[in-house]
Parts: sequence; C-alpha cells; structure tokens
Amino acid sequence: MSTNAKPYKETLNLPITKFDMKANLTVKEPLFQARWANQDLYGQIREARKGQEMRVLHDGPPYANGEIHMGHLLNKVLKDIVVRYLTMRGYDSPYVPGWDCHGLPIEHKVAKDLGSKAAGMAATEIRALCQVEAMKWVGIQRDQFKRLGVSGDWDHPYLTLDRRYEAGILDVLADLVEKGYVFRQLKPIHWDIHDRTALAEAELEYEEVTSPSVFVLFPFKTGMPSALGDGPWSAMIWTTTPWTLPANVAIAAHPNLDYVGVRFVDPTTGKTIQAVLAAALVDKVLSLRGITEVTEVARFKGAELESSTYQHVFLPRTGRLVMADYVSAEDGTGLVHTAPGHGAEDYMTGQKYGLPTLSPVDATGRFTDEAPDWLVGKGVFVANPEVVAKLEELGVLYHQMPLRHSYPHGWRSKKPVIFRATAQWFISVEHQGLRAQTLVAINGVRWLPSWGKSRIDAMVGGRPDWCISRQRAWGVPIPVLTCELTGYQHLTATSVRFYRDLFRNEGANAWYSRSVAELVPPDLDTTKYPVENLTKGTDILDVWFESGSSHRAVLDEPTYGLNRPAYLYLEGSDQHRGWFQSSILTSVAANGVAPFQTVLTHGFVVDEHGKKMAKSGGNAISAVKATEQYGADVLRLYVASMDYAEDVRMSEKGIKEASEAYRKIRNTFRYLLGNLEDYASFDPASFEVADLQEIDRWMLGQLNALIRDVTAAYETFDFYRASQRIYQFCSVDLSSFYLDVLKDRLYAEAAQGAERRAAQFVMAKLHETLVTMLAPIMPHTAEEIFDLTPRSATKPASVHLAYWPTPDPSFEDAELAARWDTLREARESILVALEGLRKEKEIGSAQEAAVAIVTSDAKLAQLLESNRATLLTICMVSDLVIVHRSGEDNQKLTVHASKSTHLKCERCWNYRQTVGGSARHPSLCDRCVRVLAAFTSEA
RNA sequence: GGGCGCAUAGCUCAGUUGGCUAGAGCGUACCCCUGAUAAGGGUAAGGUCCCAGGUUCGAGUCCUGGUGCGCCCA
Repeated sequence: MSTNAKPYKETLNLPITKFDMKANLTVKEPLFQARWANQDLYGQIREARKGQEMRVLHDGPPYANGEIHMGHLLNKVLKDIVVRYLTMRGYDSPYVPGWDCHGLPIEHKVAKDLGSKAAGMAATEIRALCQVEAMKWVGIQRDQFKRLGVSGDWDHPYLTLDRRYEAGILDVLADLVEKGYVFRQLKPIHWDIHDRTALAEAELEYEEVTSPSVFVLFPFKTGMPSALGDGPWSAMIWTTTPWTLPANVAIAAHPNLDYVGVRFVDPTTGKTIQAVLAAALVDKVLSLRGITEVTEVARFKGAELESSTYQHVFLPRTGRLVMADYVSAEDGTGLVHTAPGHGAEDYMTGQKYGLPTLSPVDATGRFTDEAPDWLVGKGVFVANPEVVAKLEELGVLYHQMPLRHSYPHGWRSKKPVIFRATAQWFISVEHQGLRAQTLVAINGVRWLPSWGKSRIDAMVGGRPDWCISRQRAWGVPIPVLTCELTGYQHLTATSVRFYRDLFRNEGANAWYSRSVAELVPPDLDTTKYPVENLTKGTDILDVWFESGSSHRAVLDEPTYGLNRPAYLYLEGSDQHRGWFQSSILTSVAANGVAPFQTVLTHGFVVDEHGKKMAKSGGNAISAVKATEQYGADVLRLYVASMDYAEDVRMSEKGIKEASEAYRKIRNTFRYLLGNLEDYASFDPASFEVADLQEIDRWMLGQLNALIRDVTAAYETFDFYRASQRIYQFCSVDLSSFYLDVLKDRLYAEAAQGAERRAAQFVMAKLHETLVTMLAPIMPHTAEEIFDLTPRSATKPASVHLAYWPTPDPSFEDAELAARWDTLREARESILVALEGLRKEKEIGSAQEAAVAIVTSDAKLAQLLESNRATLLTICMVSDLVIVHRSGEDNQKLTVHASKSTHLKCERCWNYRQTVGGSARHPSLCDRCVRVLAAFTSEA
C-alpha cells in the first residue's frame, strides 16, 4: 500500500478551473469590449434601469487634440468607476461622453499646416479644415477611451461643433442678452500690427529686443502726502514703451511699499528737482546720472499717495495715483505708468478705478487723430524717439537709456506685437448681482474635497467681467450685424434665437456661408439699417462659454436623455477656474441655479518624484502604451488604489506593483472558481445553514464588514479605500487564512458532503460579492470571472447588469467575532513557535507539528480549551493541548511546539493518532478511511 | 509675488476630539511547501512622522515661520 499514494490523490477534490492564471489582458480586453458592443450592453443597462432614479455624471469635454495621456486616463477611469457603481446600486446613470472641438489649438495647427496659404483663404475653408482636424482626434481619443473599458454612449457623444450643440450655445447667449448681461467695451489685446490681427497668448513668441527706457517726471497737482510740504513735486515713472504715454491716465504705486520725496540738483541743467519714487530705488535711479547729493524730504507708504493727482506731461489731462499689488521695487521707480488701453495689468487697474481705456492707435499701429497732432499717422515704434524728444523738450525727462529685454512677437509675422484696445463683448458679473447669485449657488453645491468651495469662491469673488469675444475663425460666431454707416450693432434675444434656429438646422457655418441678406433677423429694421450697409461680425465666442453651456446644450437636450442638475461633475482641480466656473456662471445667469449637485475634483498626475508629468520633461508615461503593455484593468486598479484628491504619482514601478496586486486578486478568484467547479450541480435551496462551521460564520461576518466598508468608500468616491480594503481582504483574510485553512475540508472531505458543501457555500458568497464589488474597477476581469461563475442559468448576461451586494444580517455575531480575535491572536503566537521549529529543521509544514499552549490566565485557558478543535484547524497543526498553570505569572500565553509523534496520513497529510487504525487502509487516518468508504459506495 | 492644496516605512495608505513603545498591505530578506505551482504559506528587518521654533506634563496630531511639490492667477 505504501507505493500507491497516487491512487489516494485521485480520491481528493482538487481545484479545477478554466480560469487562466495568466491574465493576458492585452488580448482579452478588446474581445470583451467587442462582445459588449455586439450585445449592446450599454443599451441593455439603460433598458434595465429605465424609470429608476436618475444620477447623471456629466462628462467634461476633453479638447479634441492629441492622444490621451495619463491625466485623461485618471479622469475617465474615475468617471467610469462612478457610473458603474451607481448603475449597480440601481440608479439610471447614463454616460454621454463629450468633446471640446473648437478653439485656438486646432485652428493654430491648421494655420501652421497651411503656412502662407492661410492668409488668402475664406473662413469657411479654414473652418472645414478645422472640423476635419477635430474629428480626427475625436475618433482617435474615442478609441483610446474605449480601450480603457470606459462604458458610455460612444456612438452618440456630444461635440461642441455639433449643430445641436451650437444652437444650445446661442440659446444660452440669447437668454443672457435678454437679461441684459451682455455688453460691449474696450479692452486691450495682443495685436500684430504687421498682420493686422489679434493674437492669443499662445500665439506669442518672446524674443530679446532693445527698447528705449525713459524716466519721466509727472508734476503733482493735488492731494500729495502732507509730509512733502510745499511743491513743486513730481512723480517719477519709468517705461520701456514711450509711445504709450499718450494713453497715460494714471500712475500706480504699491500701498505697502515705502516711498520718499527727494530733492537733488540736475547735473546738466542745474535745476533743483523734487521727485517722489520708491525708497528702495533712490540710489539706483540717482546713480544713473551720477548724482550723489540728495536730500530725503519725506518718507511715507504708497497708500498715502492714493488721493493725489498729477498733470499729464504733454496733454491737457489730469491723472491720478492708484494702488496696485503688482507694483514692485525691483526695477524702474516703483511708480508705474498706467495706460489701460495698452496693458493687461493697466486695464485691470483701470477697471478697478473706473479709468478710461484710451488707445489712439489703429490696426496698422499708427496713431489716430485722437493722439496729439505731432503723432497722428506715425507708427508706434517710429514714434518712440519722437516722444522721447518731446519729453526732453518739455524738461520732464530725467533719464533715458536703451534696455535689452524680452518682448512678445507674433508667431507668424515674427514682428513685435503691441497691446491695443479694441471693442470686445463681455458678460457683466455685477449685472443683476450675478456674482452674488453665483456665490449663493456655490454654497448650495457639495464640493469634494471641501476646499474646492473656497477655491472657486475666491475665483468667482475676485473675477472681472467675462470677455466672451475672440478674434478667431474656429468657433461659434457672435452673430451680430453692424451697420457700417451708423455703427449700430444688432444683438438681441430675438436675433440670437433666430440664429439659434438657423444653426440648429445648418450649423454655425451658416453664418459664414450665407449672405448678409439671408441673415437679417426678424427684429432688424432694414428700412432704418439697409442691408447693403450691414456687415457680419467676425468674432467668435470664448470656448469656455461654449463648454460652459453644456448644461443647456447637453443636459437639457432631449435626444441625450439626461437631466439637470447633474448629480456630479468630476474633473481636475484646474477646472475650478475653467469649466466649473463657466458652467455655473452661465447656468446661474440663464437658469438661476447651479447645473450640478456635487463637484468632485482630482489632482494631477505627477511622476515618482512628485514632479509634473510632461512630454517635454521626458518623464511622461504614455497612457496608450501602458495600456497596450499592462492592460486597462491593471491601470484601472492602479488609479483606483491611490487617493486622487492629491496629486497622483505614477511610475513604471507603480504600474508593476499594481500588476502584482492584480495577480493576487486574480489568483484568489482562480482558487475560488477552482473549488466551485462542481458547485453548479448543487442546489443551494437544499443547503442547511446549520451545516456551516464556526469559521464559515466568522468568514461571512467578515464579508459583511467588507461590504459595509467598501460600500461606504464607494459612496464617498474614496475608491482607494475600497480597492485597498478588497485587496487586503483577498490577501490576508482569504488567501493566507480562510482559504488556506479550508483546503483540508475542500480536498479531503467527501465531494458532496456537508462539510465541503458548507465551505463551497461560503466561497460562492465570497466570489459573488467580490466580483460585483470589483466590477467598477476592473470591468474586463470581473466579466471574465462572471462568465465562469457556476449556476449560469440564473445569472444576468453580464456582471455589469448585476446589483450591488448587501450585508446579510443573519451572520452578524459580535460574540463570535470577539472570540475569534482571541483565537487568531493565539494562532499568531503558534505560528511564531512553528517558525522556530522550522529554523531548527525539525519540521517543514505546520501539519508536522504538535503544540502546547501554556497560560496562567484561567479565562483564556478556558476559552482556548473550549475552542480547541477550531484552533487546531485554523493553525493546521496535528495536535494541540492547552495547559493552565495558575502559579506562574506569565499572563500571556506561551507556546511550546514540537514535532508530532503521530504518523502522516498518506491521503490528507495530517499527522494523526488514528493512522494505521484501518486494516484496509493502514496508511490513512480515520477521517480519510470514512470518506473513502463513502466514496467507494458512491462509486 | 498672491490664492487653494499636499508632505507618516522603498511603494500605496491608516493614524477620531493632542497620550504611540507610530500601524496595515505590498515590496525586500530569509525560511517552508510542492495537492492554488510562472502559484501557496511563514518569520523578520524597515520610520529623527519634510525642517526649525513655540504652546503643553505630553505633539505625527495644535500655532508660527521655513523648505519642497502641484493647481490656478499675476
């Protein structure tokens, strides 16, 4: 008999499964995706949840340009996890992905490809090329998002270039026009005087140039700080753009900086000069002309200058001193020449103080007749020396010198650009208290993390009016007709709605392709403004206005089947300034309420050192390549394992660690499936709960706790808590404990016996629960597992149609759980003792050992004694005795382990006293003899 | 320069209202098993809790100031 160990092995119930240990995700995932597409799983889910409470995660549209990167992956995977979870919880949670298709980067790309040809092309032609470019990337990104396993209505996404969407944008605009939010105002923008075109920040290239820098004395008129005493005093300003002096209306100082009034003698003219400038810059400025003798007359804070006025040096204009935080004592004089028509900061300050925005310069960079006579018709750069000469002539030029500095140039013309004020369209944030209303609406939204609220609060609270016009071709036109004779501009709610309907039928291209006569809206009086005098506006809307209108264009659009307000907006934290803000502003202005109930933000993907991940930085991991190499489920598990509220660190090492975690989870399922292979034929209705052993009940109690914890984590979008909890459960509670302990029962007991069936009952529960709770994170693997799940007749067609698990109250047992804590502690001590024996080469497996526990704690001894059989089982040792020694002071237990003196059962490998008790099976223990007897009779 | 954040073992995370001899899993090292086997089990080592002050009997936890990193703005 000693030679036929093999036949005994064949009487064991060893695991069998078709579920491969090797995931092979890169091959399998596309197959599952194809299958889901074929069976229209997304449609099935919609159908299954029809009529249930709706929870819409409204997709923020990524820009249709370039391949997806890790930031996209993070964002889309988080969204998909949310949507899948909500669906399993029974909500109707549709997901309509979108793309932001208009805007500068695409137009810029097209213009670059066209080169010099672009100049002569019609807007319609450029727009057609832009559309092709945008749609190309929509296609590419869509495939890449789908490859990540993101579930949604990919065949019907929303596109901002879609006719319906364009109409939606104008619908919002019409509301805002109707309510009086939209107005026109001058604003300085970057202007290329060579190409006669407006430029965006992204179209500027900075190059070194030499400019004439001048120090100019502007005489104070009134309100100077009293410490200065009697005048005359001058404010000394410094500028590198003398040509902007005709537009000077103010001088800016920093309120907290120290300023001084100094008296010195001009070494050339011998005249005494009294000038005010920043205290920190006096020595530097005077040394420019070698002046060493100086008297400080007074010293004061910049704030004291606020009420003073001055006389413009060559214009009959009184300017005023204003306060600005951007003023520094780094260079210049600490007093900044301010021309709101010729600078971005100047403009902001001008808005704050209600200063006029002067810009007496035409599109070619020549002074208009609003400028002084001696400048009219001259180009601004040509005029620089003339302005300097004039200053000198007037005796207000303290000093001049050439300065080498970086200056913006047009990307195409390569020529220096200027700031020039042009009329732009704005949305007033003060009109009808829009700012205040928005702040109230912000207060009613749930911001996650909570600091998101203070962030957007500060941004909305401090933002200026919203400039919504752009001088570009690729976007939705601001549909305004201008009468060239009178200058009248027609933009009314009626006209905008007229174009809305037109765009809905023909798209925004109609504005460019149709004649003016065809575009006359019903409320425009052509007797007053004859058609021949009308021209079409060439401005388009800011793309943030476009995407910010998605609550109207998408959520309110019946064809998408969504609703408003959205349950959730989920984007990176940069969108507090971007989409969240543009959305809530337009929504509050148009509808009076926020478009979302909850706003969840995530951080940015950074590298392993916490540095930003950038293509140019050489530290970027390609999302597309990583997916091809590791599989979407691994990356999804990786994303789900990190707290995205902060920056998300991603590295090759991290992905490898995620792969290991994935394999551990996968193997746990493989083991569950391997032992459930014959469970399909088992009727669970015939199962007696009473057959469950104590460890099984304990396990089901643990599973309840797991369900509760994981559900709570999903509810608060803390997926990392969920995935880590599940992972540790698989590793600690299952693999290294419960499933390990279960082996003896699963393998050695009778296949159909109550002992093994009880174990399988628990394993089936574990399997079913875990696969459901993991499905949002690893949808492909979950489906693969679900396919192989026993009792396939009653289960849904896909795990993604299943419902979220709930704890089973019948397995709540606090007494049992507490007792098991003690038992597991005892087990820990026993394992340490076994390791000692192993080191001494006394034993290999635990089964070879016999253990004695000694304790002076009577209660503990009693508890252990009454659970002796259980403890024996969970430690997998062959023998166990508990000794209570009352005299000793070892309160804790002591473990004595030794090699078992029993013989090894050839079938179950336990060392038992009963081995040899059967004549028929002399190498087996009594249990195996009993099982074999039944086995034989069954067969 | 300003606003909003973040900083605990190699990695990912725990550490309620200040009481910690700072925990978990993974990874690592070593060992066992060979009936989950490109698997499984065990044991162990690993931290001046970013730095410097302060409050307190006591601070990873509170305050102040730095440093580094991210987003947004200038």
